[in-house]
Amino acid sequence: MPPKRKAAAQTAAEADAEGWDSDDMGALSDQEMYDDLKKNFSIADKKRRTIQRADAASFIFKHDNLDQPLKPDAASRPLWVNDDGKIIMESFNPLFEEAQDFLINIAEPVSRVSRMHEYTLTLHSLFAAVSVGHSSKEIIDRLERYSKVTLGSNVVAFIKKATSSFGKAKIVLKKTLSYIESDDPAILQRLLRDPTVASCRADNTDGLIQEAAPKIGVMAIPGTKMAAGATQIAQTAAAEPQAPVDMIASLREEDDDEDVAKVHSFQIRSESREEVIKRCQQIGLPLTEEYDFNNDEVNANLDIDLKPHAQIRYYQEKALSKMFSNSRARSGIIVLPCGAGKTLVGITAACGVKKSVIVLCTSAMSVVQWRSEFIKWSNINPDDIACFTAESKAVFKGNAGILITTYAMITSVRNRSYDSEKAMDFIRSREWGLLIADEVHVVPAKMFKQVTYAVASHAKLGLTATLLREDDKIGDLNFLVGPKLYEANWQELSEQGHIAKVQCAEVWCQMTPEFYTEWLRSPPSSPKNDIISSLNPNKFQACQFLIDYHEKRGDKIIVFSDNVFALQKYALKLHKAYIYGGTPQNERMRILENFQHNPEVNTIFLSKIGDTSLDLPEATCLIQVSAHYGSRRQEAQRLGRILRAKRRNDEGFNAFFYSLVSKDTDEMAYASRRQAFLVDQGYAFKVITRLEGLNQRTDLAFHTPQERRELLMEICLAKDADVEKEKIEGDAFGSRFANGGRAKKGAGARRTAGTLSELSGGQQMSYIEYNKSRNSEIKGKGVKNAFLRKLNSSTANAKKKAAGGG
DNA sequence: CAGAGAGGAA
DNA sequence: GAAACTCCTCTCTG
Repeated sequence: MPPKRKAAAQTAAEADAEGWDSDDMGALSDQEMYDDLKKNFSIADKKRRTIQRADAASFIFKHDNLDQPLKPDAASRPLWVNDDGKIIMESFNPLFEEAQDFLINIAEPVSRVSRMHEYTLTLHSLFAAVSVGHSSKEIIDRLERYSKVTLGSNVVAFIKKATSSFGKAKIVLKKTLSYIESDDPAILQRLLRDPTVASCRADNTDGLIQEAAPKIGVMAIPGTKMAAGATQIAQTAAAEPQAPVDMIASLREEDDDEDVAKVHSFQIRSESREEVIKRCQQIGLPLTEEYDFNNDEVNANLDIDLKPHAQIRYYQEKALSKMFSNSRARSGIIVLPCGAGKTLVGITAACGVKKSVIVLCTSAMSVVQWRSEFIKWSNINPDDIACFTAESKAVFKGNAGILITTYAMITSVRNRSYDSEKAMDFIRSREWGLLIADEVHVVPAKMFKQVTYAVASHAKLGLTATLLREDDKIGDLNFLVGPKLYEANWQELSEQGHIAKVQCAEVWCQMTPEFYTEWLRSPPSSPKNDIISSLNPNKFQACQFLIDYHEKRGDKIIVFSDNVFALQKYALKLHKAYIYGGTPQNERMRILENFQHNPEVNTIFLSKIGDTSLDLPEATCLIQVSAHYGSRRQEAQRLGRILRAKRRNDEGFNAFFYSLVSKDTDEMAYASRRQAFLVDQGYAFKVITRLEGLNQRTDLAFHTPQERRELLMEICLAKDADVEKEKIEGDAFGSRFANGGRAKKGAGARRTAGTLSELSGGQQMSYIEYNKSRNSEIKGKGVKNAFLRKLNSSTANAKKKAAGGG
């Protein structure tokens, strides 16, 4: 305790010396303050996580302030503010809209189901609030106004503490190097006394660098009703002259002697950015990262503007106004559901900054898409867009331009080809105005973290539909990219017709006795078990039934199966096209094209390739037969596949999302975990235990016990063969495939399938037939099955039609 | 264009 | 709770 006290006293003394209100910092050291905050405010979070599993409701009643008396007019106020920072809001309250607009700025949405929304105040959310222009006082006053109960002292103290220290230091980029900058040298001295920060310092001088401070201007977001946007922002600025939008300016007023026009800085190593940002936040001096692009004379301007027809939707505007509020570009993350126009947000941001932009995507395919979207929505000269992928190593010729590439390209640790190395040098050697990170939720992966160090960018914009990971790395994004600036409310968007309305259902399928016996016999959550529950004949029939039903309604249907074995079984048995990782590129294209244009092809089967990496045409119905454990992201991503349906504005139009679940298996538990995110977004999952009319059908697959037994046998043969094959390979081909790794397994599986069909004999006709087509497909040559032939000819027809018509 | 090698997701 | 496992990407090489 004594050393701590000493430290605290020192800090307080320093604070006094530096002319701050020592009350602001309390009697606590930075570390203590942080610990204190964490203690009080992360409890709720932990509780929620642990308790939620046992009981859906009890966590709500822990740690609350139920003993607080309601204000007399509580009924007209929309929300409760809990002393731990949790906020519960009624969505039916007249003040809801107004309160929601405010809450989204200052708190994290946790759950937005139909009647009640839950938010929580966090350090990050409050930092973001301040950086967007809310003052500590305004936050407290407005919360008090909306709250049915008087704000607790904890919450008030938390808000004050979190917001008071904000905006005093910035992280900036000069000549591709990172600097910590402040108007007040004492702040920097204070940061440098922190061992972590000090260890990240790059320049060896003792003193600080001094420069003249830049001016602040006003900007409009392009694509919004330009003028209107500009005046609005100007008005906001005028209406709240002392709002911390001008934190820097107001600080300057405080020590308004001769230091007025000076900023001070020291340099840090680029690779330590994350660490420094994190540390500064921990010690209560969060760094703002803003790019004053209007006054950037060093980097060339890029000639880019939105085309006149590009109209920004209101929520896109809202999101962008967060990013650009004080005429600077602020780093952060924008969360929009798929189909809500993330790309356009990115492009608009690029048009706002008008400097060189680098776009990072997860796949080479979306690189191409980004490029074409840029050309579609903006007047950019196509020569100024360069794609850097395995295929094209172009860089732009001018001084400024847009470079679109993949994460893998930037982070590749292996030796590069000559061209690739040259392009990388180009990327590393220059300053980027804006870095757009598409699918930003992948960035926290160890490898991808590097991109934020390797690419020197003044501002970073992260885009994603699902800010979710099943590991605990999602918080790293706060330091790697920035805080979450905006998160759209899915339900709201679908009510307004920006994305489709979706009916979600979980279909419970009873296991057949044989399948269940076999399921029980194999070890829990083994691959074989997965397949058994995915290929449960009852599920298969339910799937077939639903496909029939929806094809008759004129829906376009996508069926997802994570398990490739099951996928192929389903698709071949039902004579549908399917795509998985091993499907060659041109075949993928052909199938997707047919799905899109050919009225005969209304259903396709996809492995998890369809989650992210395919540019799927519009579909209106989605059936999930097997999935990856409890991945909420996958569920959300899949749902997203039907949100962009063009028919969404038709009267009473609904898209459908079915999860087929085998009863009494692991799938049940996984399904409910998977749905958690969507439920929080306000989707209601209906449970269907019986499909009307299914039992009357005799034409469905696996109708007879004989067929079902055969299916089960195939599964067992295939799976047990897998196990066997591993052994055999270990012996006979051990040396040959010794270093083969994954490739070995793939090759092995194919070969074994071939042998098996011979082994299994004549009574397994269907099996042989399947295997042939499967192999031919995998090899991409040999005899095509009837369906593929048909598909080919229909492609030809479609092409003829297109040629004839156009 | 196949195969190798490396990485991610969960 | 960790670790295996599968599936799928990417890039570079021959």
